[in-house]
Amino acid sequence: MKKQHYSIKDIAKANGVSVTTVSFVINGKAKEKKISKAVTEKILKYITKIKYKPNQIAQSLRTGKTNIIVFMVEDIANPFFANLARIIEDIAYEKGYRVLFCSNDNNDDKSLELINLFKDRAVDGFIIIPSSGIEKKIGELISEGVPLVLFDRYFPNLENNKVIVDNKKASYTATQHLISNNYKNIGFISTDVDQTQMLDRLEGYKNAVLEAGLTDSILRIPLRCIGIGDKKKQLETFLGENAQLDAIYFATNYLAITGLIVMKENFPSYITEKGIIAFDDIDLFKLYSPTITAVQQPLEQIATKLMDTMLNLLKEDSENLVSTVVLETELIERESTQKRFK
Amino acid sequence: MKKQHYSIKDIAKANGVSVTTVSFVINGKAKEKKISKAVTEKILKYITKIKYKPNQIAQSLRTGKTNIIVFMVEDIANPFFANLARIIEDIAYEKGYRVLFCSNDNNDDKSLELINLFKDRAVDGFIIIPSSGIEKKIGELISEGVPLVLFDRYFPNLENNKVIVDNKKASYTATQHLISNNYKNIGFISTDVDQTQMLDRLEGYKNAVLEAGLTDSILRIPLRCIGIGDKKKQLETFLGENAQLDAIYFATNYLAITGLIVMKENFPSYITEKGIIAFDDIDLFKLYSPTITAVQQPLEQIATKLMDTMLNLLKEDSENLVSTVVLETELIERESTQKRFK
DNA sequence: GTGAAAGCGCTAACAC
DNA sequence: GTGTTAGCGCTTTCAC
Repeated sequence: MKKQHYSIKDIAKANGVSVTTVSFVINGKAKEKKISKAVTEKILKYITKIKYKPNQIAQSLRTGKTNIIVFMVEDIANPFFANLARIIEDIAYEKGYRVLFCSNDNNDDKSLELINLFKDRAVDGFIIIPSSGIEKKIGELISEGVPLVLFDRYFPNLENNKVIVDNKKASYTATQHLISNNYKNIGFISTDVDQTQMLDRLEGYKNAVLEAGLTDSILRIPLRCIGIGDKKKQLETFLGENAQLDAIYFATNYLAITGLIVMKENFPSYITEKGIIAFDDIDLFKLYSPTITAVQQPLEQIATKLMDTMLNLLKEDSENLVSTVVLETELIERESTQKRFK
Repeated sequence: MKKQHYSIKDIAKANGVSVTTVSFVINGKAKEKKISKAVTEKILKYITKIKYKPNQIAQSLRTGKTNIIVFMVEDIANPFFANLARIIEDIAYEKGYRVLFCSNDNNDDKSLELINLFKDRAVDGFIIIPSSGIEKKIGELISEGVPLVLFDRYFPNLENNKVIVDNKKASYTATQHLISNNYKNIGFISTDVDQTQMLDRLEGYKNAVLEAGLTDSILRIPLRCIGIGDKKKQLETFLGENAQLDAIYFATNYLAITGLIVMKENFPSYITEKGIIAFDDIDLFKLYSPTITAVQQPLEQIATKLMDTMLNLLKEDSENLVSTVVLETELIERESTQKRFK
């Protein structure tokens, strides 16, 4: 087996030409540099024969480009992010880019460490779902001209490329759906992070509830409740103390999952008695009994827009436009929010 | 903002020494190379002051090491793989390695393309869940000495590092559990790939069923049934034609999910009437009603063993041991396989 | 039309 | 103890 790696020098030597000539041919500049047809073809033939593959590390060192994009999410094990990652992966590979995924746990230190790490590796661009305390670092990246797209949440004081969904509207619509199905005591369960996506979901909920002359009931679980145990306890207390609620709106898929567990364990009757709605649509919600109404984010569109934006930033002659793409969500109505009569 | 990237040369110049000296100090070889304490400290201080970060690309070009490990799974959107990926990511980062995830869709062409791609990028090692037709390529990697660990399935004719679970035993135990709970007509739903993990699960099932004097009923869905629609149709037909079954054993989590969908749509009574068991434990199974009995693979252990093996291969002085780690699974008994009386 | 050579940033053998 | 220098594989300017 000839496992040997050929270099451009080997090719040059074998064909009695210089490395320059070979390089020009390889990079499709034969015409432009007026390399003769004969030489061009000879080299091309040789290259395919030995299955020459350029050393990308050397290429990167020379050009400063790595063809690697970092996609930093909260947690790659969260189905929402995993599904998104999958689509992004496919688009990127097709365009000749590789994707490095990493999870920041919505933790600032980890985020900063990862960003620095990848800057040293000279990755070409960052798609980031930022934790709340890294505004300064993001600002630095922007002013350094690093190709960067934020997703899911953003920093209102920063001007940069981002793809988001209309959380306020989505949340308003979801809440209205409950209201129009006769739910009158709607609880909202979220986390206490001050990130745009969460604040918008909260605001959408509040607007709908208050407009309808109803009372809001809000639980914002402290993010520092790290263990799932803590979260469960908080949910248990809230649900126990708010038996008057006739519907519960979970602001994320994992809160909904935890909520369903807590209900199953402590208040089994709630699952059928109360309206349930969740942000993010995952397999579970389609299969659960009752099936769970959910706000579906357009994964394909999100991935496409993210990569469009990124690829645009990566183009040599990219104009320095700053774009904000706002996508619409869809409310998938299921059994858990059926019309209520009473 | 001094966004400038300092190079080793800058440091040398600023301190009136040569790059060698700087390099030695940076790489902790000051003592070994007998650099004076004064110089060492001066350089060290300067380095921290300017926050020097070595250019990893140049380092890679020089050393041939990239500190990148590829983790190739079937589909990163599958929760089993996503969860595993998450743990591997954490371990790798801690050890100074980055992980490139990629999905091969259990497709040979895609697998080969990805492997070649990453070989050109000179990644340090591969953790691969191989599709069935890439035995030759895997053999090549092995004989080239590329650090490689297979997981989940393997090629019996190849000697190489691998981490697997005892699928046969797991499957036997799962089937026995059904039998001892009085199920007498157990159907087995799998795919038609000839991969070890699937064959072992099938064999474990068969052994248990035949030992008990029962009849086997097996559906092996052709892998070429790409669309979920095709799979559903096959399942629908099988379930419809085999109404006598009193239990169904799904050989993977996604088959179980599809199965649950089909049942919900076409045979809603099956869900409570028939015993249901699945390979791989995912959130859904804990939450479903009834909760679904599942074979749980030890994710933490798997990830740890995979990375142990990999890190061992990556060590300079690694002995060329070939290890096969076989891990045990655990049957999580839930409502879907409760004892049956009839 | 083609080649020589500089240089990307780093490591390490060798020289002094 | 410290410096000089070759070279990893590639791109590209400049020279002929």
